[in-house]
Amino acid sequence: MNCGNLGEFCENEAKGVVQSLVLDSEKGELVKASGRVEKKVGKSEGKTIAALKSHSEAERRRRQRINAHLSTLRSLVPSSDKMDKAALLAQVVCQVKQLKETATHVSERFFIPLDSDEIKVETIAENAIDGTCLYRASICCEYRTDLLSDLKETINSLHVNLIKSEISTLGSRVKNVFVFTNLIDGDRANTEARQILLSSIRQAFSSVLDKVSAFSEYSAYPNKRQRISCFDSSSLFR
Amino acid sequence: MNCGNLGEFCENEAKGVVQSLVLDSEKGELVKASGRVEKKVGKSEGKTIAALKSHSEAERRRRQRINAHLSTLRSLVPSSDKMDKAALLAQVVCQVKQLKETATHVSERFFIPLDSDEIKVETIAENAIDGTCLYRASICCEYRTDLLSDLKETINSLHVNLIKSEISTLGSRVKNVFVFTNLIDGDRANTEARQILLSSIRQAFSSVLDKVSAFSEYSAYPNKRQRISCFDSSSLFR
DNA sequence: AGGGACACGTGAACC
DNA sequence: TGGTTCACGTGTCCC
Repeated sequence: MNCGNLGEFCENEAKGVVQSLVLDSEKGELVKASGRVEKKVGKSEGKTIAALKSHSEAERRRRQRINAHLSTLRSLVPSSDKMDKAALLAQVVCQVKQLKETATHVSERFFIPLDSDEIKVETIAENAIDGTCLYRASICCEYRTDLLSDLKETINSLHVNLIKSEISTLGSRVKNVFVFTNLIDGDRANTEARQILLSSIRQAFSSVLDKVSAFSEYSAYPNKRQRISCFDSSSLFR
Repeated sequence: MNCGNLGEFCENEAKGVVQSLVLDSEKGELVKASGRVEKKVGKSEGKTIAALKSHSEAERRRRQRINAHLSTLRSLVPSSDKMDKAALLAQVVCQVKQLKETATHVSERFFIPLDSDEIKVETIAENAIDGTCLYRASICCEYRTDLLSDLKETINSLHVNLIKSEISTLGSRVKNVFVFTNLIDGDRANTEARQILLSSIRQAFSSVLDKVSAFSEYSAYPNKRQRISCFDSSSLFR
């Protein structure tokens, strides 16, 4: 079935003069649109038709692309047959929120790496006597070869006193947690030294993270489904 | 800006006679559409305009609804600014798949209730000597008051030998697992008795589940976000 | 220019 | 019938 049309023309269309009626939404009446009546008279009719045709075909392809994604979403959302587009999208919004919330709950209660790359560095205790601090640094990312040795090297280069390190995996995701104290350094002001340490830890971990991303992000293997972060990158360092 | 138009009419539109050019996509040429030329002459022009207006307004509202959902999806998907609609939907598909997969991994590795209501009843061992069987039955659903006492009553009514029961919660979701054996009943054929027991357990648990749904499903409190099942209902009893 | 993306109004189909 | 949903071609803006 072909519902397409190129507008409704008069017999005198060939002269390039078109008079049209336009619906004025505010006033709700038909209005003669007399502006821009001369319709590019210099252009050949054939070219115009070709352009219009390719335009409508491109638009059809665009619609197909969007609708294809909508129908795979439909297959992902339970009992979404017979839903119209808006209702389907509403359910998808709901489902994504729900799944994210569950994922957050899970990761809070259990020690599980999630799908968001994440680096966290925090001070968890302070020794009032000698001024040393207890830190907790964690990195969550896709596993890759040499990840662990890179992390080990990173920790060593920071000159900290490693107290505990944990590792856990889920699928191809891995999460590492390090607990450590700073080495005592009476020369510098403690607060400043702490800030420097924290930021250098973040920076070092970020390098490790970037190396992971460099391996996976633009590898462009169509078979390897790209992992999507669950959270905004703005929350990476919160 | 008002881009709307009611087609492009000739001066003789008032007579109800319209000649139009139609793009034939297959042949790629303009064709005079001379069929259906008489345009409901009996209808007053005012009515037609009013209908057309309400039609276009309804369509605009529909578009707004869809686009509103798309933009909230955009806020849920990281770095989706500047993505066009198709790309955004592709990312949403990706994210939903990813989150579901993670949820499945998590629930497989840990004993965690998920967002899908689920009843599982299975035979996990069989005693070759006396013909008793070891069963494992689990129910996962939204928590409600009296859920536990209902489940207890259900188990009692089944006349089984309860060996172990576990409960775990995540958010407002709760999962109960019962391990039990059947009571020895030499009268009936064992295989038949087992089937009856399994199906009566499923039925009893289903009643409990239905009671949960009755409370939450159509409560229509707009503040209470409705939970969406992660899986097709077809997988409920797999 | 020329192609992509979007919003628009419209015809058709379904209740 | 009116109301609603969808696909379509088109105008317009932006690169």
